[in-house]
Amino acid sequence: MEYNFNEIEKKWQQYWAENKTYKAKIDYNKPKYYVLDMFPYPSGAGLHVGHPLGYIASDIYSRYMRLKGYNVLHPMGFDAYGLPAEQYAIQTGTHPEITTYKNIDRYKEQLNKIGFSFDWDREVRTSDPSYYKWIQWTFIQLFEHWYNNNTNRAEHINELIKEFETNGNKKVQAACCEVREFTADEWKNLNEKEQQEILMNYRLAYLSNAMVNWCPVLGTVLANDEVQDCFSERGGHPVERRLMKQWSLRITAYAQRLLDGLEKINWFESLKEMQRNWIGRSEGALVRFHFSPTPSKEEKTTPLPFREDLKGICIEVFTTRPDTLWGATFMVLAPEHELVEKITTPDREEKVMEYIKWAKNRSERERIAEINNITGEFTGAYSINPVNGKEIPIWIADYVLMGYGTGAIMAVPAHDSRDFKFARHFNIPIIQVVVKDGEELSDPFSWEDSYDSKEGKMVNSGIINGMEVKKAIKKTINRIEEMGVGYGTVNYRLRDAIFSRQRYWGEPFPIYYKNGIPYTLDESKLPLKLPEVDKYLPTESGEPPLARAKNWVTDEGYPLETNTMPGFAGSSGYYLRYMDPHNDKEYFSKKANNYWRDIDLYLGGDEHATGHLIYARFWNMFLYDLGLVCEEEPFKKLINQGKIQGRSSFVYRITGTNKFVSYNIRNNYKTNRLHVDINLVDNDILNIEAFKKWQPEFCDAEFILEEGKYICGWEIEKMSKSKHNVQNPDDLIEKYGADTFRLYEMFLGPLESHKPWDTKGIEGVFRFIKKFWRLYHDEQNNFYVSDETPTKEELKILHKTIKKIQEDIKRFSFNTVVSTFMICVNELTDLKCTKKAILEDLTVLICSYAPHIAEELWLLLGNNKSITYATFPVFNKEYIKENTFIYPVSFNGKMRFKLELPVDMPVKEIEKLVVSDDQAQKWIIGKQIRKIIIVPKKIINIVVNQIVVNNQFLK
RNA sequence: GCCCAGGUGGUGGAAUUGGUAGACACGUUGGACUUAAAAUCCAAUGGGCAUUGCGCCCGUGCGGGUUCAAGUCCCGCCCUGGGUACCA
Repeated sequence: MEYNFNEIEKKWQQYWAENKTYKAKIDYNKPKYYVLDMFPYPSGAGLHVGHPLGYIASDIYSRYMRLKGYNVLHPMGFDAYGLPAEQYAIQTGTHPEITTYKNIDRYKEQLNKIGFSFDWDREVRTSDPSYYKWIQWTFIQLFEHWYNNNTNRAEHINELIKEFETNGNKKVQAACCEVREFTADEWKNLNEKEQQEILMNYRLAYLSNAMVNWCPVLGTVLANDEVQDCFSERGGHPVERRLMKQWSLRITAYAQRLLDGLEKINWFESLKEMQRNWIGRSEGALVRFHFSPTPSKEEKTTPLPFREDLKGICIEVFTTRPDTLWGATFMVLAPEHELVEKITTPDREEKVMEYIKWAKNRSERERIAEINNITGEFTGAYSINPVNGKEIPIWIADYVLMGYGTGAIMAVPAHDSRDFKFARHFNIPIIQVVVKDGEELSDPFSWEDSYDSKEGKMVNSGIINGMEVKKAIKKTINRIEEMGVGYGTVNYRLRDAIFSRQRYWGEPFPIYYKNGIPYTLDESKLPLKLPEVDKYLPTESGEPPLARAKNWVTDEGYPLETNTMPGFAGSSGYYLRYMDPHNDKEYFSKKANNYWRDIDLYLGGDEHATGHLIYARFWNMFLYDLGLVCEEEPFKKLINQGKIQGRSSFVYRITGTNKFVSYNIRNNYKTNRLHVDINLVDNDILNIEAFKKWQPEFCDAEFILEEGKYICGWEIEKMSKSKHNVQNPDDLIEKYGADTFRLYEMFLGPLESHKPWDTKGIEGVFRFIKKFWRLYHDEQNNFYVSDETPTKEELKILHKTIKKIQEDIKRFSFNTVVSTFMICVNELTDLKCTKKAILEDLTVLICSYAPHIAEELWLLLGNNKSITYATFPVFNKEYIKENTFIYPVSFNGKMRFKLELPVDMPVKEIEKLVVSDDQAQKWIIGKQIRKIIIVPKKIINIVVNQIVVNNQFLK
């Protein structure tokens, strides 16, 4: 039979679906293995060749683990909420659900053609009420819990209320917003609203003011990447930064655990490093700077933190370098700092206000990135440096951000490069307080940059003079604690996650308002379904789209929340739902979670390194605190697959004409470069006739050819419609089959690296698969295998292959596995091997890569069950034993010839043999042997000196 | 700006722990088969010099360094990609 992939693939895809071959069930007799891909957002453009890269890799791994005897859970679902569908809805009026479901159908159809071993019975869609019910449920839990820093876990808010009723909040150590101290009696005397307001400061899901990009014309909040230079990307309307009431999740409560948890998981070190930097733990001190004139002694010694009456008379700063306090010569507040207005002197007001107006709307990224654009204004106010009593000026500048630390810094220009630039620019004194080891005190005005290192000794620093930096930091913290002007503390860069979106297409919050106080819906009311609206736009008064819904109130008539949840709500805990996707009583059962536990292998793009992967870990940790999940870390092993980039083709039109000039002679003309559809180009040669028909404007185009051909230029770019370089898998599968497609995607290169897509190479893989098929067939294309005993040589090839494949799969090097198959098939073909004993094992080896052809051959080999649950061949090292090793012999590190020697030959003997070898003489004569390095079964290197001495003598 | 990753022939890539740079493919060239094409098979293929005797020199983004030995380790730079908190 001819290799008919269309028929074979259709047949087996149907077989797998009908027999539910990949359905996963709890089976206590087998070890579990959970392989997951980050689920896709189903975009309107359908799947392109970049999407399946990770899915193919995870599918290969899943199939491999099944062969190794594991009970594999390998599900797939859809991240169904997203802006594109909403945008489309705004433009066309089509309900985003219709668009999304249509796209999902297309995705599934495309995915199924590739032959994935997904358990589709477990599919989840985030926009499905039966799924988002549990997101809403989790939100309620977050609302009803607070983080106890004493027990280091989330606890129910009722426990906190009890504590308030007995002791007030004096003993409470919580991850919370600023709360003033109160007693039990005070608490009891508060009314409902006041109590709720206090509790809001403790909840893990809480309402607070957050800075957002508000676009008044569009009446909505925009994402950072929808804003360009203070204008909306769509429409170019002005955007301002504005405080708005937003739901947030108190992820910062988990900062330390998120950091510590990284030690327990098997991720790339670089990825962990990114998360560490994102969490950004820094140890230091909080220091209070009072305003001039100096406050009374009493005020100074009042203990921190958070005394309302202290506010307005001191500025709190966080510093990682309290040792440099003596070198603090000015302070800088973020322009949006609430004290700025209070402290600015009348003569400065105009300039300061102008600056604030300008700085406020700049994006954070600009503010941090523009390191050489130094701006700021003096407020006219001074504060007192608490350690030496000196007056220092208070400035505002946009390089200080409100969102980090306290929104204010003490500036130490001698030892911080940003402060240094600022001081230079505005002529503020610079005092050196740290001297590098082995250097002398010098005049900072002669410096080119600050000295930021934590190495050295203190100078000009009162009581800490002469101390090493590390010791000085400790001493200073003690000192400021004694003085009551600060304390040692840890700060994190991580910020709480804003959880409100002013959009339609997202999960509604299970929240209603009574007298303006938010309350959660009763669990029995879940899911709170997304209501119908007449338009997907904000209301005229700027309220979110849900405000358009009729009767968007509870049964009692209380108004429901009109914000919806963000994209990461649905994607933070979806992997848990796959464990028990049809459970309508709970998020997932204890039984299912205890069995499947965590994800053994998680694959996805590295763009999720600090977004999804932090939120999901947080989500999981919270559920862990609630006792719902048994593993604190959800993703044991994680791999980032690279992106596939497009390879664009270009034609060169002579400017102002309809004449096109071939690539290598284009420089003789003045040309414009145009993207051309990659389907019209083969091996960089343009199909001129097809090009003329492509677009009407080219129908009478003329061409200047080289050697009778039109050669196109090319470039690697993002794959996108507008660049005409999108390749979808369907056409390729049609032409070469899914097995070839799967192998080719793996063959492209290492899974983790970004690589350009080029269909040229697929022919080679297709040739390979046909050659593989021919191994099992005679010259008339009839299936034929023999029962003869395999030769030593054949067994060696097979076992060499088994070994290499196992090693490579273990390190997720799928591309080299494909090469290994090619080498194996080439070698077996050369030997004209037809032995069933060899070919049957080879079928199993390849079945996780090319499952359709493997199933077909498996059947022809006489098996009556799917190859899915076959056993992976066992490697036997006896078959690949070698008696000799071919040593590369180098002289001074350069390989000159090869020498075959027995593997067990002692080093001494090799040494003797190699110097007396004929081939070696040429390199030895006239030189002196300095050293001979022999690494058994690796290399021989002979070091000779370069100087020619007496030939006679050397002989 | 900051954090992370990457840079090897004409192309995709291999070289797993510092030990033969370029496996395996694509492409190209030449050849076989064929009326022809497709398919298939064979050979050559990093650059340069030399050439029928082999051979020799250079070569992994750039500049230094460590080492018997560096694509791999260290220092400094250049370029590309991702993230930078509401794209997914």
